[in-house]
Order: sequence, then structure tokens, then C-alpha cells
Amino acid sequence: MQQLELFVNKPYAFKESVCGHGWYMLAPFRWLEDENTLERVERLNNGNVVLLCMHGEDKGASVRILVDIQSIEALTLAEQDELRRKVRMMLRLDEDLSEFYVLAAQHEALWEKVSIGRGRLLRSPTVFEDVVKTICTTNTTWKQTIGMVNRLVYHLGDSFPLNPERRAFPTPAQVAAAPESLFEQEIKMGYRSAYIQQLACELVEGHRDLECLRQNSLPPKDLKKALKSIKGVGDYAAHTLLMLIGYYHELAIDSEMRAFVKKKYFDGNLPTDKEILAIYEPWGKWKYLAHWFDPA
DNA sequence: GTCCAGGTCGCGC
DNA sequence: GCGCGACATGGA
Repeated sequence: MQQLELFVNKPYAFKESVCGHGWYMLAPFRWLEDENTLERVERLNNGNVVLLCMHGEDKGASVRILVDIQSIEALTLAEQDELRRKVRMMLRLDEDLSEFYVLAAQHEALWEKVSIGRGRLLRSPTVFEDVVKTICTTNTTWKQTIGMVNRLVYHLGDSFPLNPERRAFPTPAQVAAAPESLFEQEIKMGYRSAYIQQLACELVEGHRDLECLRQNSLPPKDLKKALKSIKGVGDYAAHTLLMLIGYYHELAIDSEMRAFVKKKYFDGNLPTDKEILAIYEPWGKWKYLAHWFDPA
């Protein structure tokens, strides 16, 4: 078994960061509570499939993240580099949140949550995977989201050779090639499957590039436009995806946020979207995180 | 049976 | 730009 070692400066807490939102519950992620370990089956660019087991260790001013890699053959240096990049991407170890921490420190109750090391919300190694998962959160319950993603991975993803039950997230090509009947009879995403297959087809045929959206090449406004041009992605999903890309200036207003703001700020009366925005407006570029860590 | 869940699309105005 | 019904699925 091989191992990678990554470092990140505090404030950072591994468990609180990984479990900071629901993504850790979605396949091929899996959280092992007893071991404080995040597992993930990952398909490398060359098609090899490995199992990653990640956990954090306190190292004083920083946290060391150990990544155990199970694979059928020893990994090349190039493969190790690819995994190192992907893990840093998933855990957002290179994101600069210092501005947010400065603002957060002025709010006692929120700072209590954030200062221990929250903020770096988990994401997938690819934008494609995050888009698919985000579409699977719309107009449904979280429980069903988990089921949809589980079935998608189970039916379409490549197996991990040392434990074939465990599978990687499917590539756009694998999603595009799957027959509609499989979606209808097994994966059961309802009307969402058409959106997801259309997206996969566009990617395979080269009519769209998603991964470039994380390369910091577009201004946020064009980023949002690009996201909303995906069928099935409206304002809520686009704002969620902006967060997953690393922009926090937009709020993903959904039934949950409405319920939260209604209770905390509007004495049980349902606020309009404008009123919700006004609550978090002072946070500027950091509205999403401000709400996410807003104490009840 | 009806309503709705971490919404969005396509239509008509 | 806004209002409206339709949309697959499963649970209350």
C-alpha cells in the first residue's frame, strides 16, 4: 500500500471540514465514523481504479492529511501526482479563506463554529460529478439524492478490482453510453436523467467543457451564465455550483434556507428572496459561507 | 388520493 | 421580466 502526505495550515479540522455539508454521504465518498476516515474509489485518467482512505492528524500549526492508496499495482509517480492534485482539490487545501476568517471573527457565535477549522467544504475532483450531484439535490429529498447517486455509481462506475462492489464515479462517456432503460428501471432519477445524459453527451461530443470552470479563467458572472446554460441547472443549482467551484458571493436559496431564515430572522414569517439576500448582504464575497455557518 | 421535498423548464403574457 | 402547470420519484 502506498501513501501520500499532504499539509494544510490551521484553522483546519479534518472531520469538521469533510462533514461540513452532505457531500461526504454521496458515493463514491464514504465516511467511516469510527476511524475518522474518508474513503473514495477513484478512477485515474488512465483507467486504473484505486481506493483512497484519507484521515487527518494534528501537527501543531498545521494538519497532516494521510492518504492511504489501495491499488492492484504500485502507482507510478504520474499517478501519485494525479491523486495528490485530486485530493487537494476535493479537500480544497489550496483555497485562500483568510478574508472570510477575518470577517467571521467579528461574529462570536459563528466564529465559534468556524475558528476550530471549518470552511473548506468537500467537493468532487471533477466539476462534472458536482454538477450531476447538484442536479440530484433539486426538487427531491436528501434521502432520495443519496439513493440516486448510489445507483448511478453502482450501475455505471468502474469497479475497484480488490473489491468489485465498490465503484468509481462514472465518466461522462459511461453516462452517455448507458441506455435510457437502465436509467428508467434501475437508476431512477426521474426527469433528471434526461438532463444528466444530455450533459454527458455534450461533454463527450466536445460541445461543452466543464472542467475549465475551475481553472479561474472566467469572471464569476460568466461562470454563472455557463452553469445556467446546463439543462437542469437554475439559480439554486448554479449558486451551489459556484460554491463548489470556490465563489461564495451568491446564496443558493432553497426550501431549507427559507425555513432557516424564516425562523431565525423573521419570527416565523416566510421571507422573500430579496429579504433573505439582505440578511447576508454585509458578507459580500462570502455570503454563502456566512449563511452555511450561521448558528441557529 | 393529495401534497411536497435542499427546483427548473417552457410557455404565455 | 413574472406567473403558472408539468415534471419522476417516494414518503407522509
